[in-house]
Amino acid sequence: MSEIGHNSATADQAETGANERLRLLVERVERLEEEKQDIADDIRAVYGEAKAVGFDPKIMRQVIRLRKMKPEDRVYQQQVLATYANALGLDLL
Amino acid sequence: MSEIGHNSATADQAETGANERLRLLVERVERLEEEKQDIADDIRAVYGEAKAVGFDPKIMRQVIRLRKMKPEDRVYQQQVLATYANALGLDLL
Amino acid sequence: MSEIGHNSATADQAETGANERLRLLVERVERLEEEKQDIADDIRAVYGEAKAVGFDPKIMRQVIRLRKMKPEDRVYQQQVLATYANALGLDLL
Amino acid sequence: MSEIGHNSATADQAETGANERLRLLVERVERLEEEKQDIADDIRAVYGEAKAVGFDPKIMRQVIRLRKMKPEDRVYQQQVLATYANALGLDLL
DNA sequence: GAACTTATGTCGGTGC
DNA sequence: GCACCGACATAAGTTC
Repeated sequence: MSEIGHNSATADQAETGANERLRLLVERVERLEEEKQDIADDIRAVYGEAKAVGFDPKIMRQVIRLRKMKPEDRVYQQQVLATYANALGLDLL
Repeated sequence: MSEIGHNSATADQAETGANERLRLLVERVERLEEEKQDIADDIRAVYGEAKAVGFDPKIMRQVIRLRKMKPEDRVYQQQVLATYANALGLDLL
Repeated sequence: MSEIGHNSATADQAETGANERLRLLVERVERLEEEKQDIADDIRAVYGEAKAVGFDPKIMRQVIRLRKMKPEDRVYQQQVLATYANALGLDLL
Repeated sequence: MSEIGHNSATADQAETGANERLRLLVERVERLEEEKQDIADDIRAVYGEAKAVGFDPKIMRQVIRLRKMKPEDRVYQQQVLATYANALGLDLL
């Protein structure tokens, strides 16, 4: 028996199969997370550039978030927000 | 010796003192977190009420975030945001 | 007419009612969030104390999370974690 | 004058240059974020697969986090955690 | 110490 | 009806 006596040969095989499957899944995730991290680094670098030429990264993120929204949703949100702000005497713009 | 022979009596006492101190700190944190959770529940309940009478909780959160900002910061942000949006042909309002 | 001519009196009243309701809800949330923040500050202070007498706040948080779990869940998690770690040749303890 | 009379030609040009630069930066970020999102989707899919064959995604994440740590850090953390748990009468394993 | 990212919990929607 | 799924919100950790 390959592993010292605690299980049957078939149980060992099943366990090994499961272990192997888990290992493969974990390694796939890890590989993908590495790629993801590389891209995150690239993004950070672009914001670095932007900041270096005088743009405000934080506001850039806001604009990008707005651009990502569906126009209809954006309009709706802006309108309701304006309404609420108005109701509370908060001056936007 | 109170605990079976592995340490001197004084070492045991020091350890017990440290354990006790840790326990007290942990319990204080836990008590505070309970209170914090209760309040979080209350907040959630208020949003529930708001929703029930037709207000949009998500937008309410936005307004509250804006109200929390210092007016100067809010104005600055809104202005820069408007500038960037304009530069990108994104129509706000 | 109380507000310069853009709506009927009854519409103005309805609007005012809604505004008022919104304002009350928002203020309730804000008050609760203040309390919540105060407690968060207290918690931070306790961790500060703990750190000052040599405890590691990060690990304290881990212990507190474990203590919050139902014993059965904790045991289950630890067991499965041990199994997975083992399957991957990661030595715990 | 290209834009109706509010600025000098040179000012317009400078503005246009800045707008263009901003647009390019924003588009680079957006492209990268798309890629990042695609990868995030892939990761989610892998966890989906894992779950489908009986693995617990949450625990998988824990293992992956542990694998990412430097061995020395992992050992230190585990030891301190064990110490604190013990001090509080919390039984691990 | 501030901001971004990740992880976790919760909730509303949808499929079986 | 229950359970999965995506969205949202919060909390924690990490980084600059």
